[in-house]
Amino acid sequence: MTDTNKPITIKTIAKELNISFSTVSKALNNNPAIKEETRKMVLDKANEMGYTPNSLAKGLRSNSTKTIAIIFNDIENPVLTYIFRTISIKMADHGYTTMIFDSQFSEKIERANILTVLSRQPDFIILEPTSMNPNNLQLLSEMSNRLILQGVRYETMNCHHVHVDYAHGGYLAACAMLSNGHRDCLVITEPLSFPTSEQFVLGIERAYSEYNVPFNRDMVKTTHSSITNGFQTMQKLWDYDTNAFSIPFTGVLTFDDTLAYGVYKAAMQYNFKIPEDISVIGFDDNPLSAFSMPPLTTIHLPKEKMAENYISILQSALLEGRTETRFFSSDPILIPRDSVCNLFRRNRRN
Amino acid sequence: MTDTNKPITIKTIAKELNISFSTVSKALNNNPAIKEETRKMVLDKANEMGYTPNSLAKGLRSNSTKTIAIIFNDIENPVLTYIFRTISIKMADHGYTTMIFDSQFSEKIERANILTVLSRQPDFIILEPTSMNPNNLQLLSEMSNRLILQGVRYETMNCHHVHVDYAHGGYLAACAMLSNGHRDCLVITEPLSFPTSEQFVLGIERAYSEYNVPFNRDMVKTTHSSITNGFQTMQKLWDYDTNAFSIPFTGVLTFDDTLAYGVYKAAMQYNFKIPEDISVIGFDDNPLSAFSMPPLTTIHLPKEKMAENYISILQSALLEGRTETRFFSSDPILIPRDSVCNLFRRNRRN
DNA sequence: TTGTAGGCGTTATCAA
DNA sequence: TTGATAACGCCTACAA
Repeated sequence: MTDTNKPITIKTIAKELNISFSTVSKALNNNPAIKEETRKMVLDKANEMGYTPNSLAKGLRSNSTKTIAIIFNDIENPVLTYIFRTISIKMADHGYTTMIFDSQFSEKIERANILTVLSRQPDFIILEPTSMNPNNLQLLSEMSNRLILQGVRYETMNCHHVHVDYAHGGYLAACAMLSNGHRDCLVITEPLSFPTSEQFVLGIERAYSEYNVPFNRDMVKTTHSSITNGFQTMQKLWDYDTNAFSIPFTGVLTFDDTLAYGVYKAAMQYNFKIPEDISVIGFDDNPLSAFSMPPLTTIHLPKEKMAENYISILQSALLEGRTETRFFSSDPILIPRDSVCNLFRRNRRN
Repeated sequence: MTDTNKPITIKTIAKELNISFSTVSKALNNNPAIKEETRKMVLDKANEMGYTPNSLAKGLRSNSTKTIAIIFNDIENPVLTYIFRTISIKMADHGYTTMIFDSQFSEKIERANILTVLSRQPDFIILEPTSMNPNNLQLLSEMSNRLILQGVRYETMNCHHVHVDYAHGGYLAACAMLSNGHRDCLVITEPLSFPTSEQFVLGIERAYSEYNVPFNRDMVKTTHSSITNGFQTMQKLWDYDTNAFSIPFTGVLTFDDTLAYGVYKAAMQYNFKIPEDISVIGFDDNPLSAFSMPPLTTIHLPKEKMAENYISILQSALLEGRTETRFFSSDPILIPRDSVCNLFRRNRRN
């Protein structure tokens, strides 16, 4: 009866019903100008034929794609997946689709991602910038009131912010080391061009200066997040002749828990003990970090609160049409577990 | 000079350059009919004006959106994020955008996801079905040659498959228990309507029958993946009067590592020891499972191979235009670590 | 080598 | 209450 293989559009339905396609469109959109009887007929037919509206045409015409685009730097980070999942589920209730992109800490990929995203005309963009370099950000200047920045504070850009105080996180982590008598700490983090990584180190330095302990920037090693990379960072420092690390340190501060497990792996390989020989503090609070051997002391990211902040911005802008931009900030907290050794107590015992 | 605020289209560029917009279009698409000089002029102008092509219009016109849609059931599962990330990065090189949706093991949400996805006209769909019920799947029958199913074997559907033998995984896990003398094992898994969960249990039953040990389906407890849910499943079985579990078992088989850590949590709470009192085997092989206390014996999902399978299908279909549907299957393997106790040895010692 | 016209599936405006 | 028509931004025959 109907054409096979051709996609079902409002025109197909109209032809089938011998009415005009504009009537079909109105019926489908619950336009009150349409007779109840006609609407029902159209709806039934649409159902029967398996009609799916074409979002592209809709978006092209109506200038709203009901899409939220997220650009993060490491989709495998469980905190980010949690946030993505929460936004995605919550906004789906209101007909929004969320798409996510991974810039892998690369400005070049970030640029490509922004261009892809822009070409898809999303209603809102969430971006975790790879750097403070405004080049890529400028691409988004036109839609600054439909933009949420994560992790950075961009005063010059009039857009929404969901900020987490990574400096405070680094500060807390360093304090936990220093208050336990650790002075020489290795720091394993993302390249410092990544804004939150820089904040992290800045926070560490603040703690050191408060404790009147000099901090040596050479102790900061940069790499990308993975167990392997964390391990390799340690490996490079290992001296196979002396069977010890080539530089002295008693603690390691990492930018996330994954890197911390790279240190754990090194401990297995090189037979040093955590925390007896080396103390470790992570960042993020991976749900599994409570079960590791030893349980990992880490900085907890308030992911629930962050997700709430996002939802709040998205709902007030998208659903209520409010236009003012908002700034949210939240603090990470220290979760003390068993990967930090108290050097004072240990030394007393010896 | 140019209008402010209005989006930049090929028409804007054409007007600016006093040429027709079709010339602009051709220049932008490297149509050889365009003079090199003109092309350069257009490209420069486009750049200068910050032109971004409108993917909606492109897709509407050309019937190809350069989009791959993925529908999984638990975006927070690291194996799935790994696969998503790999596909997303690899296909981005060829101009494809990957979007991911989470059905949360719900047929209803799955249906909504499929409809959303369909309305966005993706070039390919990857689906991990929530059930063997073909209702939702039928929505996709029109594009079966552009569909990849994960985790199920749908003989009647002529589409691509990336299959993992969960039954074999369950079998391996159960064998690891049985060969160590465990007969009474609890199973914590997703509802059995979820195809891979059913396969998992079927595999366990096969092992039991090979060992001539009766298997009691009452020992199968279903819930959704989370540490909390795994813990609560144990909690329900705990008898606070006797300070012991209300049913006897020496081992727990879980559908994923996250659930296994729910058992670990119960061990902390109720003061039993893993593996001395209760043995545990997980599934998935979370990267952190090597570092848990004790390291978790688990079934490793061949995620790298699965990702390769996906890439292979997508590339041959999308890039090379091949039309035959393909079936991939791979086997999980057992990763023995320290969460399983050998009962024979232990009993001998007593 | 460049320009004109038509159409992809919708929605919105206006006329019937 | 319904129908005809234009427009959203782009691509592609075909004409110039």
